[in-house]
Amino acid sequence: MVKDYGNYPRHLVAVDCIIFGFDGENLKILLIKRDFEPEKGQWSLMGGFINSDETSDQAASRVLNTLTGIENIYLEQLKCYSGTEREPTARIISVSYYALINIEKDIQINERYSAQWFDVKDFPHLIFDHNEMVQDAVSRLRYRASTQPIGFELLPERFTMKDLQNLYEAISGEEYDKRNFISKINSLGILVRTDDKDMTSSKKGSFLYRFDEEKYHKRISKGFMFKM
Amino acid sequence: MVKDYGNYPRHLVAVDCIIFGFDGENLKILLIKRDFEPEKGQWSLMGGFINSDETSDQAASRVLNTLTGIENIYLEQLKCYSGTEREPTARIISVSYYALINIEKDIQINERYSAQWFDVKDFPHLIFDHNEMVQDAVSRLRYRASTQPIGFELLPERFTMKDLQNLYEAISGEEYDKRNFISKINSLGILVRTDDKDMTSSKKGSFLYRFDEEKYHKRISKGFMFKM
DNA sequence: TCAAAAGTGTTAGTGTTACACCCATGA
DNA sequence: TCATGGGTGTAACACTAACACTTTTGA
Repeated sequence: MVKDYGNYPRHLVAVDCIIFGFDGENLKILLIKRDFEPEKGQWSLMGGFINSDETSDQAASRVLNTLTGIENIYLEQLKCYSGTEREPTARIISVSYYALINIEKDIQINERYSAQWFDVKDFPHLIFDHNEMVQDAVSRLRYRASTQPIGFELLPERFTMKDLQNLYEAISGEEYDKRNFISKINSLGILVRTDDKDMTSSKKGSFLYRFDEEKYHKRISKGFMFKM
Repeated sequence: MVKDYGNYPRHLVAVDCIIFGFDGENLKILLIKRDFEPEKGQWSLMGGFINSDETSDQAASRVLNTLTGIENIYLEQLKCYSGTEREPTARIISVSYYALINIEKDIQINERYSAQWFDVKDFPHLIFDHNEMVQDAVSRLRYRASTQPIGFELLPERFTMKDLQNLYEAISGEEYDKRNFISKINSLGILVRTDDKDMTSSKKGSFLYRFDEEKYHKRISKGFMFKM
């Protein structure tokens, strides 16, 4: 006997994306203004339905590409939200993803969506359960950033120690001592200092660093564990 | 304009459950033997489809209750698996959950499913992507058990320090020093020693302990962080 | 009296936190 | 020359890891 799936209910399944960016000082999320009912004109996460021929990862990539034009965005699946009345007009199951993008990369934000960056500490009320999704995403980002070097996804290729510290402070919501932070980072042995300085922030200038992915993988393969 | 959802594809959405138990020595998972095609006769996780009027959490609870007769099982959602060809006969999206059950509670395992406990370190090949689900569940359990006192869900109400150590060793896959383990546990201040001893394991007998949930919550509210 | 598991402290080493001054530079 | 941010080291403390002997008791 082969099971007949014809009698089981079928569901609309969407993806919703929490898009994080970093402006050098604060952690940001990219929100869009909904241009259709229900909740037209309200702020919302960018989302879309999963097609028959794509995985949820692919749907999330596609949705992000539609909004930003970027390929190969860092993406992590978060959670499936399945409340039967989470949207008022239809039962929609949604899988959330968070994305990390480098705000300085010249992204072509599709104007169709009236997207805007907001501070994660101060953004408007969102439709449906999107506020909960953002909270969950921030929690996961905090955990992930403390166990894997994903913070660099949010920074330009070269950055100062101050940038990096600001980023980790923005993600964790805690403040660190400058000397302790730098020695912690240096002990990880995954950055290289370039010969150039960023002259915009001070008269003395501050050295620019790069994340050395090769070094990182070498250390990992030797049993090293990234921990911030 | 109200969005018309009629043109979007609808999907079969299932839940699959990784059911963990502990026999005092090893971490176990409960598997069932599939009694329908495809893959009839193969070992599999227990699963079921999400109905229109239930959330994925509710579906997972229902599925677990069908198999074990237990209500109020500890459940955590893991991940959505959405490969377009993860099942050969239909495109099915599946949300995985892991459950922790106390193996000693007299559970009435529904005979219809030919369920059997297997050691997590030695179990048969499973259908579809269920092996991957189990691996992901073990990783999550490891993380969760190191940050929240969920291990007690797997133990009877009263247990010895040796039981607890065996459990943490089975979950983490590492061995601990007895003295260090006990002093770590004691420093958490979340166990109480009862006046009774378990006499089955030795002539001297070993004291039975209980997890004191109230103490735990009191400590948490004072900023205490569980960490193993 | 012996075998088998329970119970118990100390020390060295490692990692974490707290803390303050000099340097280089452009204005 | 001064105001601004960059860069640097040390000491106390907390936590972790390593380690061995005595106790109890039924057989």
